[in-house]
Amino acid sequence: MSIDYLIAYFKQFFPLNEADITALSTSFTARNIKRRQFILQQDDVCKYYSFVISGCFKTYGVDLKGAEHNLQFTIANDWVTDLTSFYDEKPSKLYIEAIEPSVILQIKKADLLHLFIHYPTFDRNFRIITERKYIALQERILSNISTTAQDRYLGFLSQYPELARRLPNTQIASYLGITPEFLSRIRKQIIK
Amino acid sequence: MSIDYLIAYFKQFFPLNEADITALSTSFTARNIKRRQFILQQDDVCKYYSFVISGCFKTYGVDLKGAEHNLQFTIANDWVTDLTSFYDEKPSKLYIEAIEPSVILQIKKADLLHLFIHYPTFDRNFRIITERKYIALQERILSNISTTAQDRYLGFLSQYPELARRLPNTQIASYLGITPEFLSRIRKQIIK
DNA sequence: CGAAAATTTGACATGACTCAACTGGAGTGG
DNA sequence: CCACTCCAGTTGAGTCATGTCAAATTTTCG
Repeated sequence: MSIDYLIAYFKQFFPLNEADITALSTSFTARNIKRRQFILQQDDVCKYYSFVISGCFKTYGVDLKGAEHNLQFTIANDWVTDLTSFYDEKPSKLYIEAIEPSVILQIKKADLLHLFIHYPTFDRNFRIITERKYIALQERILSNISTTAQDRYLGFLSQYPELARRLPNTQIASYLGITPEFLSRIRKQIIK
Repeated sequence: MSIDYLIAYFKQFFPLNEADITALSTSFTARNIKRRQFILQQDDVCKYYSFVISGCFKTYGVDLKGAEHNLQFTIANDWVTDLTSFYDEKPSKLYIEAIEPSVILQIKKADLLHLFIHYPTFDRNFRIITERKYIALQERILSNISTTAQDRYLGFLSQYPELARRLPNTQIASYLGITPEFLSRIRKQIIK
């Protein structure tokens, strides 16, 4: 059962008792997502906090010219949602789309709040999870404001070698904030 | 007493009972910081999670050429620390330096963990605080990878008008990831 | 007041984008 | 199995965004 992956995941951070595990199992719903399927589209309210069991998603915004800009990729054992839209129930500015056939576990806002209120371990778990993701974003910002596109690409390769293997370069270019053409030139440069 | 500011701050998110308030008061220490004084230097372990009562700080990294890159500014009613260094007790890669004479409240790791264990409301409060800061970073990344330097500057002006007034442009340029010279040209351009 | 830092400006160099054309797979349907 | 399309990737030429360095000027703060 895919819920077992989630239980194992939480146990990395803190032990769960029987009641916690039962609460988890009844709060999350498994869902299969096809390639190119959206779990969130712009202007919709983000109804779910999703945990990826397998597959891969991209979260992106679309600018005035219609160009996509990848905010993040999410693979197994990680979370994906639009926090603002999810908590404040406001229309999202983002898209979340499956890049590969995927399996996810989803929880609704009401159920998550219920977990937080009745099972305090989840306040702690999600605090820690968010802190770790916050740190990763800080590092990405530092890299964005302080290094060249080539260095950001090399950093991406060494930090996410698996993503680099699974994703088309076009998607990586969008994540790095450069054009696919320029990434192609960077790759040519690196080979030498 | 500066601790009252912190209590009022937490009450924005969730009510605090008497025990919570007592615990807060005994866990945090007030400290006056001079302009240009550091509360964290590279290679030191970050010993404190700090809440700013008044004044202003910059958090920055230094690259191989010795150039500073501002990761964030922190003013009254906000938190500043190096999370990785603080929790994992590893040497920091960052500096945190007062830009103005400042007053802060600091808590040590052991005391914060004590709060988390005995007063569950703080797990929740810090979860929510970190979630909000995470969202802000996401928006900054999207802006970094999808817009021009001029648009980022205009966005900074409208999002942080107070910071724009208090900070020298050099510091803002570093935050935006551009040179002071180029920011000067952008400003000239905007005036027209 | 005086030193140090911030800002501006000019000339030039380089990083990165745009557009258009071409190449080479990876499906898809016959 | 072939012909076809479609999309990712590459390449070239030209352009625009941004950086570098140096110098002059203004502002800030001790």
